[in-house]
Amino acid sequence: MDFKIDAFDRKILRCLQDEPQLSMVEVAERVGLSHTPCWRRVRRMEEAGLILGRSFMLDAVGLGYPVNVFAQIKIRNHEEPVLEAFEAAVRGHAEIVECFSMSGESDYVLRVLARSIEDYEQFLRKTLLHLPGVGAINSSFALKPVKVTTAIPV
Amino acid sequence: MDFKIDAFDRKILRCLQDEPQLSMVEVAERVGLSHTPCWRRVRRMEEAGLILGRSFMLDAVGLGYPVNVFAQIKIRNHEEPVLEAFEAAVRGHAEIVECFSMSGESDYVLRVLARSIEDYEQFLRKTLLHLPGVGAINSSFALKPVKVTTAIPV
DNA sequence: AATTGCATTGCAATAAAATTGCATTCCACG
DNA sequence: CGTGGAATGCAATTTTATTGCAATGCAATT
Repeated sequence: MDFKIDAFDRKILRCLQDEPQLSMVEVAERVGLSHTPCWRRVRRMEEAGLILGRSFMLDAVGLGYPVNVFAQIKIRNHEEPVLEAFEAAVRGHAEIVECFSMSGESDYVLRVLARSIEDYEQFLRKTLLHLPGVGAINSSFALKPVKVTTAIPV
Repeated sequence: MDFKIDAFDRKILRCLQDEPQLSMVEVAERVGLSHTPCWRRVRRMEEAGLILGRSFMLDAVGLGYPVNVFAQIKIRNHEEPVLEAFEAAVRGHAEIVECFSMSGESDYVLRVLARSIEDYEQFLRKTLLHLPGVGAINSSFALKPVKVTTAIPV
């Protein structure tokens, strides 16, 4: 499952994260290998699960979702089936783009996309508050995204 | 800059978000076009900035960053140049994967990746607390990522 | 209802990129 | 030093992306 990653692999990952549109030949040039071993390393890392996959980054604002809200959720019913139902529901809602179970004050923190503040209010009242086990919700609005990356330090 | 997106475009975006590894021919099949117009629509959306770009999703845990921390930051000095310096510094640190300027209690919320809890403690003391303008920081640890997606509802 | 113009489509051709086979090279280990 | 297993790079093949161009569809106008 987990294997040792060497300097070449690391360079490749850095390269792919920095310039995801690069072809294998270009990646190979940058890391100092020919394209074949380079490509094979990528495939190995995909098979090993180190590379989860590719993805498209879309412009949330351009697509009509300019509002980012962090919702801190307190659960009132901590029974396992309820928590699982809650998490499944979260995964099922496209507006919820991130969810972490948390230590400390809140049980979960969600990042939610919305078309407008009013829209979020509706979503909060009609959906979030009715998710399984939900007690209280504390919403904070983002004024501006300063940094959002999927890149992991390698 | 912003143009109207039609049902085909929408289908294409959904397709690309759901199965980013698909070739244009396969996308075209799914949306009911031939590959050429399909490809051209993708390019148009890239040029228009609706598609920001592609990206690789790596396994943070496998790469040694199993710890997710949300750091809520209060700024003590709200002068514009200080805020800009703070934001620039944030962008410069690879461990900080997300940062939003916020309304409400905190001025900023950061999501930070760390190799361990101790590691985060070091990062907090040696780096975060010394970023320009930083007053107080309140850190909450994630116990588990329930959902993390880059997909935007379309 | 016919006509014109513009944008979009789809086919076919081309170019570029990914993928595979195979002989060679490089190391680690004896 | 040799030997074996893994990794490399070249060349060939397959797949995918990209472009040219003629045909189609559709809206506006007459």
